[in-house]
Amino acid sequence: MASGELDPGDRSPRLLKIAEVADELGLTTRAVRYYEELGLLKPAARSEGSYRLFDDDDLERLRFIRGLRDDAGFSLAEIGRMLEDEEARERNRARFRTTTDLEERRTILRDALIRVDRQHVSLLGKADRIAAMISEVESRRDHLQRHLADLEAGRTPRHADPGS
Amino acid sequence: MASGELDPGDRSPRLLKIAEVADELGLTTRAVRYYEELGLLKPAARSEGSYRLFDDDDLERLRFIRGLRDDAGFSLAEIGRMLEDEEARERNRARFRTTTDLEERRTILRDALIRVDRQHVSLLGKADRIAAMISEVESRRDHLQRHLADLEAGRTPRHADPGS
DNA sequence: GTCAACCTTAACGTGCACGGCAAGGTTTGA
DNA sequence: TCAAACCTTGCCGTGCACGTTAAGGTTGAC
Repeated sequence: MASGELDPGDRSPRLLKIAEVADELGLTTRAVRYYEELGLLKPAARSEGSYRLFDDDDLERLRFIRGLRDDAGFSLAEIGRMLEDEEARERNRARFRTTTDLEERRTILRDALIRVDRQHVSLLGKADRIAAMISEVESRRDHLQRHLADLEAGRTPRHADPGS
Repeated sequence: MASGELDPGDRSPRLLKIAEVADELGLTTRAVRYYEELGLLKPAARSEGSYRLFDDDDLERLRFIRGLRDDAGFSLAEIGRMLEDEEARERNRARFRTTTDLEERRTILRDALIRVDRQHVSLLGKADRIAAMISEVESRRDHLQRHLADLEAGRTPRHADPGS
């Protein structure tokens, strides 16, 4: 292979510069640097001239951050705590692979489960409360639709009121 | 009935002062005033000495605001837009009650439906994205739990790894 | 009436999540 | 090799959502 630029078995050692990352994820370079400042992220590498270089895991992580921020509305501080849990999980993975002691493995797994459960509960709480608001809105919608159907059918509704 | 403090047929004409409202809803008085500043809310009345006085509708409205802010993570600007829709809906209710023209009633109802649908879609979008994050977390959880069950049963897992 | 506990407006302060420079170093294509 | 286009750190600025303080007016129990 001449210069190794398109090896099909290549484990995508493609590293992106900050603007490419930001562009890809719909963030700004400033935001990405800010997340690093806060310790939410550490780019895979730096170039010779200290340019930040990001790999696929970094992109994953940034997507996760963006999701928690935009979709779930968590603060960067909360996200930070979640990611610390993720990191503890990663460290556990490493320890897990290097031990053969069954009891230690059980401990590591139980620990990981607790951490994942925390994120789970956190998200379920959000989901529940949003679901409650949705059903509230839906009941208003249904109410309106019944009235409208009554009118369309030429019927006189039992009580005329588009709200409630 | 002596002093009318517990008339069962009473339409609760009880008006609350700002600290009572804040206390009831877990907000601060500053926040409530700020929401009024932004036009999200207008207290039902003012006392002789211009104390703000809130009625049950105001409390409802504040609960809605709090829900959209805390649970759904909307900005106060977005909430403002939603509440403008609510107000248009209220105006429509008034118009609806004073008209007998069926065509106008249909128009008002359809308008109200569109507004409610906008809130609906907005919330469903949030719910979807959160659901996606939840199932991501759940699959990690399940994975962990299978490994743990394997270990508890003394079996050797097919691949030892506490991560995703 | 009077006093503590509440309220008012007005104003400035604060934490978060970046935005937007400046002053310089790095990459890269022609 | 050299200029345009990128990147770096550093630092001050900004919008949002309030917190806090100041200076005073209002309420309600005594």
